[in-house]
Amino acid sequence: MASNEFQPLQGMSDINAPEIYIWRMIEEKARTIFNSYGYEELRTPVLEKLSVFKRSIGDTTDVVKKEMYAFKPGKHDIAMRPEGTAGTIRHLAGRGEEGLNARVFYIASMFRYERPQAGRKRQFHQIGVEATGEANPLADAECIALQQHLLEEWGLHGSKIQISTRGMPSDRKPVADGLRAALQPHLAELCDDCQRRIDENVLRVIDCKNESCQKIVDQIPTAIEFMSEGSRTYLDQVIQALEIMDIEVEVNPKLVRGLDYYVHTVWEITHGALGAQNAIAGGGRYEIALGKKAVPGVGFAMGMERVITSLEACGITADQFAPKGGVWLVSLGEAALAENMKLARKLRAKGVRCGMELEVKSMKAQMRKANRSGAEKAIIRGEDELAAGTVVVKDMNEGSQEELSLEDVIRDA
RNA sequence: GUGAUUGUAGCUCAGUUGGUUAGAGCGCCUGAUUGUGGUUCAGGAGGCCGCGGGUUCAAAUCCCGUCUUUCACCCCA
Repeated sequence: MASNEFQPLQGMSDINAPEIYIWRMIEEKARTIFNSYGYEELRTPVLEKLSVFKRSIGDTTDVVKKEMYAFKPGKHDIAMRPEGTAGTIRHLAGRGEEGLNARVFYIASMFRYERPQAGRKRQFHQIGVEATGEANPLADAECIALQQHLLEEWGLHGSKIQISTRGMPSDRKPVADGLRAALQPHLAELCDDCQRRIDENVLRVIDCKNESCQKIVDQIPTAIEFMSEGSRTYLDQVIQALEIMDIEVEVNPKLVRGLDYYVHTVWEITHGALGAQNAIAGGGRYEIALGKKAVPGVGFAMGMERVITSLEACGITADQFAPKGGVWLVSLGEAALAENMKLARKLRAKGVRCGMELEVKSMKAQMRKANRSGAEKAIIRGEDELAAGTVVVKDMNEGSQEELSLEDVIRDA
């Protein structure tokens, strides 16, 4: 382990080869699939006005209250984005009509000042989409379908989609009141945290990890039962659409998603390979008010680090995506080295993966590198070949080799 | 923020109740008769023992602080 001088900050990491290859696979496949669903890529700044996050995520949420990298370098309070939706909607709201009916995706770093643990970093990466427009259950269902499509394409098995509804804003009070009233008789049996939560955030009692609390929660009506007819119908329509598309989901009324902007459908995808933070993705319908505009939309975010952990559990690892193939040029002597520099330029111009030693070294050492590089062929040149205008081409898998003319090798590359 | 936990070679890790030149495996480099890799054999390089204090004749080892790792709570992807 290197000394601290060379370590990144707590909760942040350098991503290098070979790990980087699984990142690239994930991103490349995601871009292709997003394209097929009509999503355009959007890159927003890492920094936004603090108010952008406060107004959308909610200034009483923990994410905003205690997990943001916020500072004031000049006149304005600014913050590093803790999630992607707020900035995306800030952008779309500024695009007028067009922004109200848009589909965008992002692949970006997010920052939250928290204590790192399994599946949780201070700088982490999310792949997300946002689709703005009228609230339509089919849009929510399609969003889930897209997400499931991604997981399949990456080769991720064993994940579970759970869905619920947050209801409309007008449902909030009846739900909270209803749940409180139902819990009241059991107050003494709840854990200490829940005794506090029942007033502060009653929904958090619903997903308390404590077993005895869960027993009580199982006895009382679910949050959904306190919602209006309209909210319940909306959820039913989403579920029906998913059934039509043959997408398996589990309706879990206990699912709670904390950010303020959610309305109606919320969902979460979990995977058993993760620790306590077992969600690889979360999503939902939202309504974000910016200025005079309230932008409705639906979207999701997937935690790339968590996706990678889950993929590894499925036996999908970075080295499977490492670049290989191509050729390795072996030079015997100064003259051959110079000539091979020329040859490398020609091969690379044709897009051939091509490596070589840039100093005179023993053939043995060069062949070792050829082997390690994963090249399919070694192209060997020494005095004799230079004089004859030929090269020796060795097949690294077969071990066989033949002498060919330089022109033929370049032409067939 | 709370409670645990970790730090020794590029990587994975040994290192006895404090005691002399801190070890192994893998990897890397060199070689095994002229210009041939992956296997084998031989040799070699590479360590502020996370950092800073303290105790001691003596600290990788004990104490304190600090940073970092991992895990859980809170909360979230």
